[in-house]
Amino acid sequence: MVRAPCCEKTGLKKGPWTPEEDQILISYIQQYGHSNWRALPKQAGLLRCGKSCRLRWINYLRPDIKRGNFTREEEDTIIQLHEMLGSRWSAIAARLPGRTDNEIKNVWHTHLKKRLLKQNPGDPKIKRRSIDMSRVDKQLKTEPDAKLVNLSNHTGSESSDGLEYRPISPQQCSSSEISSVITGDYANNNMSSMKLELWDDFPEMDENFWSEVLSSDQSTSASDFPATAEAVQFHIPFSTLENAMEPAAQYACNSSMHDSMEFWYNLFTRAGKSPELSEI
DNA sequence: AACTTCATCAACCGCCTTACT
DNA sequence: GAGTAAGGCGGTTGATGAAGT
Repeated sequence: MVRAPCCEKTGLKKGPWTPEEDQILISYIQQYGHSNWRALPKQAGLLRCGKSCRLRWINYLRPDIKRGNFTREEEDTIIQLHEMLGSRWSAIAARLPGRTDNEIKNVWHTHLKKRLLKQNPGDPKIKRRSIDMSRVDKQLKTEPDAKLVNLSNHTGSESSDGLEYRPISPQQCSSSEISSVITGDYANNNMSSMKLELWDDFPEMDENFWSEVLSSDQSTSASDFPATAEAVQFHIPFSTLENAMEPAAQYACNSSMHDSMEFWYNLFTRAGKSPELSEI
């Protein structure tokens, strides 16, 4: 079935908005709100489609928009959040009051990427920080009982995303090689759609959960996590875990071995689970 | 001064998700 | 549960102005 177009294109204006159009949109929304974007342009007397009106309001006309250059602090926050969340611009924007996802996306592509490359020339993680889950999925399907291991820190080998994942059997694991290990029964899960599972009673992993995990990670003292631990394994029974694995895995894989393990430790602790640590 | 290249950013496009019937 | 409409998101485009030749 062919999807209906989002709006009737014929006779509708495209391109930059005029001050007059802006004024009409602002006045209408101030008076009636924007409960129905599709109906709004017709009711307001604008020759635009609803999507265009929505975008104009969200990205430019909203009264709480912060205009002007990004501060160094804001830029650092974006870099941090991008490392943690990837290209989830709306999620990043939610943590930067007054900034829009579009604006942040533009700043990332025009300034921050260059800044990072200057600071870390040749850093493969800047080129691509997201894990290619489809590739991981393929690997795991060929050997469902295998463990997923990031070996790049130790072998020096790099794939397109700068990390190497390969399913290995438990016998192949040695403490000097492993930075993070995720175990589980992948056989019946579709990794590429990120439908994984933790315990049934695992708390909901919303934005607050992750910020708490990450902030507790930064402040974890040696007494919270064994500072001398060099090789531990967290057994994670997967059941339902949507979107959560990606930021966790990204963080873990971009960190040092100890930081990575500390992260998982904090994740478990924050979730009210006793981390199951075992020597490998 | 004329032309080209580069940088910026508003806006669009198409896909996905969610809500509703 | 299926179909549809609308909202939302991320990737991309293209107009514009600045900088370089």
